[in-house]
Amino acid sequence: MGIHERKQREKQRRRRDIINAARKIFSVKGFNSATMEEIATEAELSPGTLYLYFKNKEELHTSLSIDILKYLTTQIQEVVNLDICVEEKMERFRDVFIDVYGYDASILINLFHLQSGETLHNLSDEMMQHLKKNSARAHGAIIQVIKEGIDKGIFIDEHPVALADVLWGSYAGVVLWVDSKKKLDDHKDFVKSTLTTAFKVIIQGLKKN
Amino acid sequence: MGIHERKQREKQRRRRDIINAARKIFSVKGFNSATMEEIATEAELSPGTLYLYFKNKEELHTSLSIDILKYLTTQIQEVVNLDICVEEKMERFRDVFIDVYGYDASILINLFHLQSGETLHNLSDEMMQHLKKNSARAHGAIIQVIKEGIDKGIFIDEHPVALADVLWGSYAGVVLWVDSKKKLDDHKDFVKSTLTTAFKVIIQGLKKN
Amino acid sequence: MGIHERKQREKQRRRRDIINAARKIFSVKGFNSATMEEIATEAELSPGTLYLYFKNKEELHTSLSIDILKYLTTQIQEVVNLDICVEEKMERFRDVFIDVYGYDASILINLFHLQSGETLHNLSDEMMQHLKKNSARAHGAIIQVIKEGIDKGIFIDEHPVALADVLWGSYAGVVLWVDSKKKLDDHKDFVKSTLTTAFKVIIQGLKKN
Amino acid sequence: MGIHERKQREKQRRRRDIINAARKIFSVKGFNSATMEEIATEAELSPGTLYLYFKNKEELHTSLSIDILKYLTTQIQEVVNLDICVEEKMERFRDVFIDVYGYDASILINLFHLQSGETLHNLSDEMMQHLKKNSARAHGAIIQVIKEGIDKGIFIDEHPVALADVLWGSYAGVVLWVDSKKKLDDHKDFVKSTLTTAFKVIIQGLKKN
DNA sequence: GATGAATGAGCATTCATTCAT
DNA sequence: TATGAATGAATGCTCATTCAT
Repeated sequence: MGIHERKQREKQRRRRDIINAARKIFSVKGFNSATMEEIATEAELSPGTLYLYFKNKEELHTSLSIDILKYLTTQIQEVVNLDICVEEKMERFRDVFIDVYGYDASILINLFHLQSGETLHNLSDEMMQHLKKNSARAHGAIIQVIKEGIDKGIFIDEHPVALADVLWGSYAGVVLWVDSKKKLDDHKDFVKSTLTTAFKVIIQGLKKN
Repeated sequence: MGIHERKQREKQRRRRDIINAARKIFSVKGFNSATMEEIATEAELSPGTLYLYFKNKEELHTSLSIDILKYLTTQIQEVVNLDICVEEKMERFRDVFIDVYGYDASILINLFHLQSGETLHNLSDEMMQHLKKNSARAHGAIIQVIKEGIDKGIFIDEHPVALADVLWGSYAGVVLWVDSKKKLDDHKDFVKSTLTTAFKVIIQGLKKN
Repeated sequence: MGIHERKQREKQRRRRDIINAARKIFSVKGFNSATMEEIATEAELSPGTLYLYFKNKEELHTSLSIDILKYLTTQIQEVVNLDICVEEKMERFRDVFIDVYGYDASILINLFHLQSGETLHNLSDEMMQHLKKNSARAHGAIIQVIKEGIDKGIFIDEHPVALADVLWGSYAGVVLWVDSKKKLDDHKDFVKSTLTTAFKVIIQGLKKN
Repeated sequence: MGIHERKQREKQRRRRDIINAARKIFSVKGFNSATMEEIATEAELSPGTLYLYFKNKEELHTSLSIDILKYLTTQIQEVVNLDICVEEKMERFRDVFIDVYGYDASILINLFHLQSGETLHNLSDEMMQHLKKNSARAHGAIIQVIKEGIDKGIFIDEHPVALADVLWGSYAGVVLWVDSKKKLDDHKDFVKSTLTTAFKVIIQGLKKN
């Protein structure tokens, strides 16, 4: 292993440390209450170092969401490429969505807030492109399956983009809503079961008859 | 009209001025970027005056959401009390939701962010109670209709609360998602049509077979 | 009683109400934490009315101290005019001082802070003169007795003004110090006994031999 | 000198800069009128930097007093440990007190106001402990000498704590009172002579006969 | 005279970001 | 590269005071 390679690896490790620390702090405190110093302390680094890896606080925050969005997108695309019927693909989507929620609920919620939230002012164009590109990819994959369902006469005759919006929006909304109820009522484990119900409803609702 | 009455009316007008100014500023800038001074300027008042009508920034922001939540709740309850069948009630819900979205999209979105967002620290107990009470009322009314549907053998046999969560979450999520897409893509008028599609899917999905 | 007279009396009553309310609020909260609105509420008046009777917050506060200073001065002067020996006069001073502390400790302490404290910026010249005049009067009376003691060969040969400063300063300091200890240690009744001890020491210390 | 050592020294210097600036500003303006920005400007630092060294305005203010209280306490304790008679110790106390007044009158006055003034709300427990501990130490040393005097039959038979209160209170009171007179009358140098007189009186007053 | 709604200057404190070492 | 001390702009909120009624 060359010295250059080792440095690259080291750099990646640092970046990962920061991301993990940020995930932890943002999850507990939310974007505004979290401070860069806390994150630095958690990562056992100095505040200045964070800025060697991320342009600013907003970009650090967003990069968490982009990571999970990439993961989600990959999973969805894998489902699309499987040689199974549309209905099974939809059920796989459900599993993927539930799996991702289980993987890191707080960052997923970040993502949804990000997609629907206050304008991002300090985000670099590069970051913005990443976000949009991955978002479009995931959405595109979903649209593809829905189109397939429509073409095969399984799904109702609506604009596939609109149906994909319904699917994605419902997913995001149910996650946001049920997750916040979870906090209030202190029931710990009904998010997944409600998500399952949600997909049961949605999938059935998409079908003809 | 007595002098007292006139003063009350004047006070209400002021309050309304502030709320309108706040609505405008919060819509454009979001909660964090908006400043009390901006809102005061917009309302043609001094910053201090805002605090005669609202305890703090957070409470001013929340009161916008509470207003629309109350309106939404009232509309939903009216539907529940109508002497029509469950399926028609569900369709009326759709109309109410779409109507409320049309009435004031930005505040409705505030509300959803509020319900799913970072903890509210500076909210008075009174405000918190208002929020919870109205939220519970709207949700309760929806649950009631869903129960009715289950009892009559029209809807699938799932826990009615879970189904109501699905309905509410999907509505909120589709609004958030589609509204944000609207901004990005600059398509202006497909929110309503996507909401219509969403309800079509959901309502059909709730039904047995 | 003429109408003018009645008005004057009414005015005095108002003034008294405000002073009593201010005394109460300042005692509990201290100068800075007390607000004019609180005082107005306590006096069952509106904030604006306070300004008809007192130029500003500082002047209201000071007028409390001046009142007690006037009372103290009167008492001291009465002692001076009594036809008793110097030593008895000193003991009467002690009684007066203890009496005034008992009468309204918090305002007396205000007075001492006022005399030794931060510069008074908003005080009208008139108020300043009142304060200085009464202060000088009380001090003058004490000096007079001390001079008498020196002349009669009872007290030590020091500058009478310096001795009066010692007496006054010690009184004020012991009150401030012991009163604050009272709060901390929650002993309720040893201020008077410590004051008695203080005067015993001072009076003996003033004597020759 | 190691790099760490140099940094520590640098840090101490900064702290000292801030304290000096604060001393100056607080002396001129008093606690409430002084602003953190003024102090920062005086120290040729930015406002934020002050908060790296002191938790808040109140703690900065108090730390001035604590410094001088520590110094005073040390001096007093040294006197106590000397191998001299009680009467000489009392005279040494006098010298210490006069010395400390000469060292930094304005901060000494801060200290007395602090000990007798409005409750301190923003003070950290640590700071409060420092204050109380040093206060108790100084007072304890004084009590010890007074006890010794009583035991040896030199001082009057009163509770030693009460006598110490008289001594301390008189000292503080005379300083406050004479110092404020100095300002008013613009006599510059009679504080020390009055303090000397005060101690002469007090010491003689403490003695039997 | 009395009111009390409105004012708006004023300030402590925070924290993302920088840069000399 | 990494540091972390220093920065300083930014802002919510208070409250003494005013003045139209």
